[in-house]
Amino acid sequence: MLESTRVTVSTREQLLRSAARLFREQGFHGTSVAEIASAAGITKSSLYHHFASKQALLGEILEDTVSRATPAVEAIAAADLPAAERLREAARCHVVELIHDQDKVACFVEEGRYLAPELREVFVAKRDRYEQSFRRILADGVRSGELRPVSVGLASLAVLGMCNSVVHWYQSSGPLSVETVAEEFADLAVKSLLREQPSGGAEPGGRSLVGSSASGTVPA
Amino acid sequence: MLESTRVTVSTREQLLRSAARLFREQGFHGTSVAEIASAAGITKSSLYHHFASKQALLGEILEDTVSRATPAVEAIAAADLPAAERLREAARCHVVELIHDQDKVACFVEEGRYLAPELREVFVAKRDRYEQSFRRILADGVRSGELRPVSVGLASLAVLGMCNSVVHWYQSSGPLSVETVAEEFADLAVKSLLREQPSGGAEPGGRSLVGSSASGTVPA
DNA sequence: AGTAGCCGACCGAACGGTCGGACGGTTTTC
DNA sequence: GAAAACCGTCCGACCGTTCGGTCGGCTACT
Repeated sequence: MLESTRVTVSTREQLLRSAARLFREQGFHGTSVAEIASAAGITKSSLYHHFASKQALLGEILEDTVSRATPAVEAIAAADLPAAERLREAARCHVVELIHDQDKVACFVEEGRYLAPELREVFVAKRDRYEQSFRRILADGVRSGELRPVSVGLASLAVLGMCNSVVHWYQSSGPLSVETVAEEFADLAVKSLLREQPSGGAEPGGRSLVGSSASGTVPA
Repeated sequence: MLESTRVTVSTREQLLRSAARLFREQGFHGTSVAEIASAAGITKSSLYHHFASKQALLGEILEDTVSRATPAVEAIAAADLPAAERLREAARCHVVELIHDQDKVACFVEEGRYLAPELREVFVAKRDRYEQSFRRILADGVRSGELRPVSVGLASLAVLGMCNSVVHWYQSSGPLSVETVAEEFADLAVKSLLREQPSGGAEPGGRSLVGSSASGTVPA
């Protein structure tokens, strides 16, 4: 078996990470190839030994993201659980994954549209397939009566839009843990679509995350 | 009274509109000043007669947006109504305004971060003030018990993130009317935060917007 | 000897921005 | 009332810089 897990990441992966971070901070067009190379500790010429073009760099970032995230939500969507629970789990998974690799996912959400036409077709198809899992869950829930009879297309765009917005303001150095945000957002998604509240009253002492207005102090 | 309403918009406004459209489509850094000028029917040199820099162009687009949208939601936030109704109205207003001037608002949401540091401070402050209206409504609702005891900061980011995502996929040429989207999204926002469903059962025949999966076929 | 990785030097094109002046319509001056 | 001064608007030509990308060659490991 050639090469087990390394301590130092490969130059190639380092380039991808630097590119993702810079694309996220400055945008695809606002970032120069020389900057990316410099952030990875090499020169622009050397970068072109690893990647054919700036476009290829972006393409691979998106590919990484989608190939890691899609299987997880597809498994959740196919699970033998009530739609509401699948929705909660999918939204939670989505947010966790998004924060875990925030730079790359931010590129997926924000910079994917700058892909050259040929690569963009592939990208859009894969993104659609990802979103399909959410539509499937919602459609199941509406059909079974578990969820309110909303427009499935509209509602899944709403849920994904809500969850995706996390990339804009979340900072791991802040006071909020990944799990806190993920569960709260999943909860909002489920409750916005549930047909009826589970019970009239209790959820007795529930850890409630009350107050604290200025939690997510937004940068940029 | 010098000059009543014109039939042809001023060159200046034409430049702002062209810039907003191109910034939205290609990003701030992906759009050249010459492109903007050309789209407005003049040359790059002439553009610099109306605006001091590319940055100033972006700054004015954001200023236009915030100065039009803020008073509306602040009035709603200050109205003498239950928090849930104010939330519904604010979200509805937000989405309507967003679609009405989609190009400029998209710049506000996506390209604002590319403002030069000095202008960006002002921009962030005004955006915060806008968001403050939503936090105020949510805080009122939580305090009065009308809404669930969620984190106000987190929930308002969620609501705004959900609503803002509309700029990414809505197209006025599509099958969905502005009002349909606005009301549906406002409904999702309210229901995700309401403490209890208004009644156990009915909402009898309610126009339900059912089905139709592939409603918002996403471009880009 | 081969090759993976890296680099300095370079290329043409495009960038944001400047400059001096042309054009036409008003206002001022004699 | 004609001439002169003015002004908003526009343009072509140009500036220095930076861009994405290429190329030939150097090094080090196998």
